[in-house]
Amino acid sequence: MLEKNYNPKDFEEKIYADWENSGDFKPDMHSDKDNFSIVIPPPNVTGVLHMGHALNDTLQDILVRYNRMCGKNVLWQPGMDHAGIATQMVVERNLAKEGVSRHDLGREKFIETVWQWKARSGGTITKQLRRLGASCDWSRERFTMDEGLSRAVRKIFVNLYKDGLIYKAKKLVNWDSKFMTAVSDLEVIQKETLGKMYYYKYPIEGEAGQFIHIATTRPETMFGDTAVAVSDKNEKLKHLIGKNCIIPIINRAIPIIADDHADPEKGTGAVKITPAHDFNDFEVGRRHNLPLINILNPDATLNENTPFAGLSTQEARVKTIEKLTELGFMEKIEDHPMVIPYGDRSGVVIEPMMTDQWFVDAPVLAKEAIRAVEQGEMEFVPKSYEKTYFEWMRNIQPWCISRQLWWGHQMPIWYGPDETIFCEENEKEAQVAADKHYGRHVELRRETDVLDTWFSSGLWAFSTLGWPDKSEYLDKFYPTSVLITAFDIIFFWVARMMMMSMYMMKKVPFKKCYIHGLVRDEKGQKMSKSKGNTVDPMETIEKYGADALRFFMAAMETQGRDINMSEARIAGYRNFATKLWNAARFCEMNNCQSVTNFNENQVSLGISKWIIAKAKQATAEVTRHLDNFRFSDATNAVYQFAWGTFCDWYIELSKPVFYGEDEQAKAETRAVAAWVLDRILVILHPFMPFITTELWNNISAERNCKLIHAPWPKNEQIDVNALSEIDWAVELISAIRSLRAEMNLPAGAKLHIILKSANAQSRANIAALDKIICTLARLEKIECVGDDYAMSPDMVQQVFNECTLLLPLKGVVDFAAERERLGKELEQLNKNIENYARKLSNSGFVERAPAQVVAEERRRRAEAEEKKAKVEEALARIANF
RNA sequence: GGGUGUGUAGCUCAGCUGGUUAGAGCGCUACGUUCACAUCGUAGAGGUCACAAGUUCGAGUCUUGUCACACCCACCA
Repeated sequence: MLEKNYNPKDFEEKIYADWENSGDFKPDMHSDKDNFSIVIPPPNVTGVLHMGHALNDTLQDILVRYNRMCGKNVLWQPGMDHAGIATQMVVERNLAKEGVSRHDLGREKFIETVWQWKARSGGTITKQLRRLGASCDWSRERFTMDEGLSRAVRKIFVNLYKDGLIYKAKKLVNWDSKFMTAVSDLEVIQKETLGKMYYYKYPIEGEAGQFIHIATTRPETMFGDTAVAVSDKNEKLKHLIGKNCIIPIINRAIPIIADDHADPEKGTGAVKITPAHDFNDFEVGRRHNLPLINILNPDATLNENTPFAGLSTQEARVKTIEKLTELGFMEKIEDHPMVIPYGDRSGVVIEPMMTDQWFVDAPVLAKEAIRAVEQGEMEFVPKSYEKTYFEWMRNIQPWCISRQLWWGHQMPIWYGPDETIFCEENEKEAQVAADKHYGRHVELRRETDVLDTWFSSGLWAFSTLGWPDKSEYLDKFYPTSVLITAFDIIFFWVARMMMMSMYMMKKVPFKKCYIHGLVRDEKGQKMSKSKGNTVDPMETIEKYGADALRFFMAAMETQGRDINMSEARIAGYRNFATKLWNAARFCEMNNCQSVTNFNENQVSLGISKWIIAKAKQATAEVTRHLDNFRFSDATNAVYQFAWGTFCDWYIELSKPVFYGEDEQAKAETRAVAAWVLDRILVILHPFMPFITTELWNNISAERNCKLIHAPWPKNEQIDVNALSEIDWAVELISAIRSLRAEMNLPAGAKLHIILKSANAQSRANIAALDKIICTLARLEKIECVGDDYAMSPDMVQQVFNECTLLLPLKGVVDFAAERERLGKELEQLNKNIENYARKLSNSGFVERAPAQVVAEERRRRAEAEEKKAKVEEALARIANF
């Protein structure tokens, strides 16, 4: 017996535990069925489930469950990312509470602490994913710092290095002064800020009273200036080119050079060049062989190359201005809107800094990654994201992969006594290589830098499947079928997976890449902790059940567009679950028991044939939409069928049968209702796995499999005729109800209806459904009489007076208008057809027009003719009255 | 500066390759609870599909332009 109320809390966790314990999520490694695989976008080990995950993982689970039911051999590979900076930050923060810094512990001890933290608090998210219903194969859970995955990282690193695709270089990089590490371009976010523009002047060397005027937003960097640039097209200033000017305060002479980087229209037309702390200036410096002067310490305080060593840039800026003013070089300060780079994790200003770093030659790796998409080996869904991908890939810069952190994959690089580099997969091999190189045993020093987190994430599609070892999982499931992710990490992750996979595996990591949007708050604002507008998916699940949240996510997902949270809508889908629960209770109360040998093609009642055809139709729709990643359309189809067709109509239509005397009809209806309910459970299961399973398990039925493995029906024959018979009755009943309301007839009034327009077929249909129609439309009696004759409006009125309706009433009253409308339409269609015919027969047109155009015209003509036939039929029906 | 997307009912949004009377959920109005379900039912009101021009027999859908909003990339000494 089902409980009276739908209460998801009673069974969701229990059902999940059963799936997991029974191994229902595991693929069958001995099967030769088609394979379907997805790798999860690994959440950070520090992460807790947010609505973005809820969306991302719901979509994956829907596809995984759907494909599993389609009979494919399915693997959903789960795991987590070690998230270098994020994790180090969390653990350091915890240590700070005890007044300990990571330096107090030392590297080894610190890393040990991180592992302890992971064992204790990491991976909350995997428990939360279970609450969501994610059917990943947890027995294969991986972590990017696992031994196997670390080996993959080292192997690919060595390969890239030996192919010359990883190199060390002294370059200007984005420096995060909080974590004291380099970061990649992607980890820098530009923020609009209102800053100041400072105008001051440098005296010209040897020409008293002559100055060159400078404008800058960062006066404190003047101590690192090694030139001032003006354009040689600048008539006013070009005479200064070749002279020297003096940096005030430190009185260092620097040349005035000609460079087009100085735009005569901007600022004063003269630009101070600080090659060590500005990307543009760096380029200028390279063109002119300027020296580089580093003025910053790793923590972004000024160093001894300046008079303000130890001060922060802000403090130094104030001091510099004071000093310049005091010396009389300051001219003016203006407000100036500008864009300042910040670290996405640290939130501090990113400083361009000259350091030794390691780079991946991304432009080379990008070539294959681009080609694979160009040639359709990997497809974006929706396709428009291809453009974003190409745009970025074609302009890709070398990827800075070294991080001066402790938590992460330490680079497999060893230095000999003379700094010769040995890149091998492990220390032993490096030692062998070094000893051979030097011809003696030498002491090696390992590179302390670790790799960018995204380096290991880039291998995720194959490293989780066992690479570099031989692995049957790799053979079976690589390339994976589809990657599902949000657009904001196309560059971070998708692009890097493509590059790494094409390089190492020579195959795409996934055949398709479905991009979804962001989950925003109810007002469309981006959710963020700082704004305090986040919604916790766990609370939502607690309140409405996981199924409601999942259904919401799927229903809102329309190919890449952002989703606004809507609690009302989630509540609505909870109500949908309740509705289904109650429908199942109705079936249970009427002893509708599904049997395994039920043959849906051998039913006799009109309503049976009708609902079966409708169910198959809905199934086909859901199938088509899921095959096309149209999640919203798929949910809509199953929702409309379950509620709008099954509950609203079929159950109502079945009641007169159940409460009647015809035992044979009752028996059939019981079987059919049970069959349809089962069908709903099947096609709803990918979206609402919990309630469907609970019902599947609890309604009395013969079962030969668990719902999670129930076969998904495909390519069924749909009896189209069965549809129209009952659709007609549905329309009739709706029309009568509508009229009752319009006429303000008392609810209790029993009506007597005479149908005058009925042809033989309608009459037969009505006779068959007589009792049902009367019950549903609250009629005393429904009668079909006579042949066609027109009903005049006063006759209609008379009918009302006698509380008897003539139907279709609207049709009778509006016949004239309707006939006119249809007449016009027919006229138009005739005109169209004539038009097409003329176009086609016109030899000039046929000669000139491309074959496609001709075909198109033919198609239009055929369509118009089809339409015309329908209109003529409608006209003929009207004429029957 | 370059690019992408959005603008449809009071609100949040569907509407795929042009084709009956533009849909859904929530909200609103009226009526209705013994007989699966008030987490409900029945009926209803509510839309110049941002604006303008164009293509077409036919445009919410295609083209061009205008306006508004959102996001991404690059840069601004």
